[in-house]
Amino acid sequence: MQKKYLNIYNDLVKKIQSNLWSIGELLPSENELASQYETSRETIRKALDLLSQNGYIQKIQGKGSMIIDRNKFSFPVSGIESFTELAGKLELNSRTIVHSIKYLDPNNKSMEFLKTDPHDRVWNVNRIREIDGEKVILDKDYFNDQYLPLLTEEICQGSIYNYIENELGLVIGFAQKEIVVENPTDEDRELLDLEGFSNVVVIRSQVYLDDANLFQFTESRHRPDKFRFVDFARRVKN
Amino acid sequence: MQKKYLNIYNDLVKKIQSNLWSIGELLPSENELASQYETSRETIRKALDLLSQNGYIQKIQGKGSMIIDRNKFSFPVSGIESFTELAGKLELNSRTIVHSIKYLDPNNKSMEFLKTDPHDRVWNVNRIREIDGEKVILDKDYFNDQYLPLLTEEICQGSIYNYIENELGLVIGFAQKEIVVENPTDEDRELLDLEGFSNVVVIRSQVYLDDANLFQFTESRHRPDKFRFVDFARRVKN
DNA sequence: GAGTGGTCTAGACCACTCA
DNA sequence: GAGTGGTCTAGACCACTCT
Repeated sequence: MQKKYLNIYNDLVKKIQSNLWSIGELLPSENELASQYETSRETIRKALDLLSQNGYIQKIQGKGSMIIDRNKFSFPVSGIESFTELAGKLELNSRTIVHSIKYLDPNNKSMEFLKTDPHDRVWNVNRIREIDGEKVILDKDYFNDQYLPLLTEEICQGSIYNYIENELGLVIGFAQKEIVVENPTDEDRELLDLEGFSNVVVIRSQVYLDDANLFQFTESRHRPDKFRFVDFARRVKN
Repeated sequence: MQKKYLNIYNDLVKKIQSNLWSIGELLPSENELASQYETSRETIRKALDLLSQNGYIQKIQGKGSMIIDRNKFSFPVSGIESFTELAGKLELNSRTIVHSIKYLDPNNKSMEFLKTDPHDRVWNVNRIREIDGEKVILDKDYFNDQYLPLLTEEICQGSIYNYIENELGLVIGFAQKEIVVENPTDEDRELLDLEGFSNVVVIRSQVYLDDANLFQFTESRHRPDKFRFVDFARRVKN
């Protein structure tokens, strides 16, 4: 950690989370923060932009930076987040069952678009998420093995993202996500405790690395009563 | 339009949309853009940050700014978007039926949190969205009448957002949104063509103005087969 | 009018990629 | 090593809010 604006951002997040300022209060002005942190105003502004993007403050011209209530819908899951991050945050009584880890049948052309090279193979990992003893989420992940050469049950048991980012040093750049409601497949009925629910919520994502290469395709199939998506959106300035 | 970086952003969006560069190609370097647009590099960087946030480019250190495929899931609906914006974009054969416009019963305390002042009243607008002749979405909106004193059937028939932003000059700051799946209410069954679907997808949002005041609460209730949410997420830099 | 955030500049140095 | 984006600075002027 040597980036000043990130240090300042993290420091301010800590202070906000410790309720140093209450909701509706104004942060010290940018000039004041600049002298407090012994830096330039532009650097402070970068830190404040991060706070704003992440829903901690709303900047109001002529007034200041106001602390806003980030938890109106109890927790924010904006952006890219994995099941284990989520489970940890919610302190769910949860368990992951690794159902299968295999290379995709080379005759199966459905995941061709994941390959950067014709010789690449595609991992297919199916995991079942159990919450409070009920099997409610089926995660089907597909990875290009060029980026993920080794994939063990142990890695899949934990957070694959953790492994990718901390062990392999790959950095996630961006993701495109789609949420729709569908009829359960035979596989859903077999692997999940659907209990008469006639729909599943399907989240499909494509995850790209820092260098804009497509890295992963995921299908996360949820029993509808165990699905919840929370989003924080900021209107693009005009 | 006098903000340089916004002009440059809009100009670059236009160029990207006209396929001046194809996917995977690099934009001219920041220094080159700076001399092309006769401005400083920081101003170019602001324009590029906007492109990046909106999913047009991925910046790669040491290489350049790469054009990415913004339309993998056909269209991005990140952020705050209204039904009429969406319908226009998709060219849906759609119709809006204004079912009711009324002040909320003062004895109904459920929307108390919308009021900034005890004397404020709360508008309640119910609209039904018909697509291809089927009633598939029920939008229930609640507004504080301090910001929206007048609400006619004509306004509700079009885009309320349009009216708010262009006629009243209010600016939306941010929104918090929740998506869950629920059982249909009697009202859903009465007003929508549910056709045996046993679930509805409910999107609840709280919309805040530029000055961080809570302005609107919305419940948008969708028949599950007519629901789709698309999101573009960027990993927060670390 | 004093103080706030918003925009813009010109320059510096660093970290990274690629030939 | 040349060229790219990433960070940081110090200063200027503008637009806005509040009293």
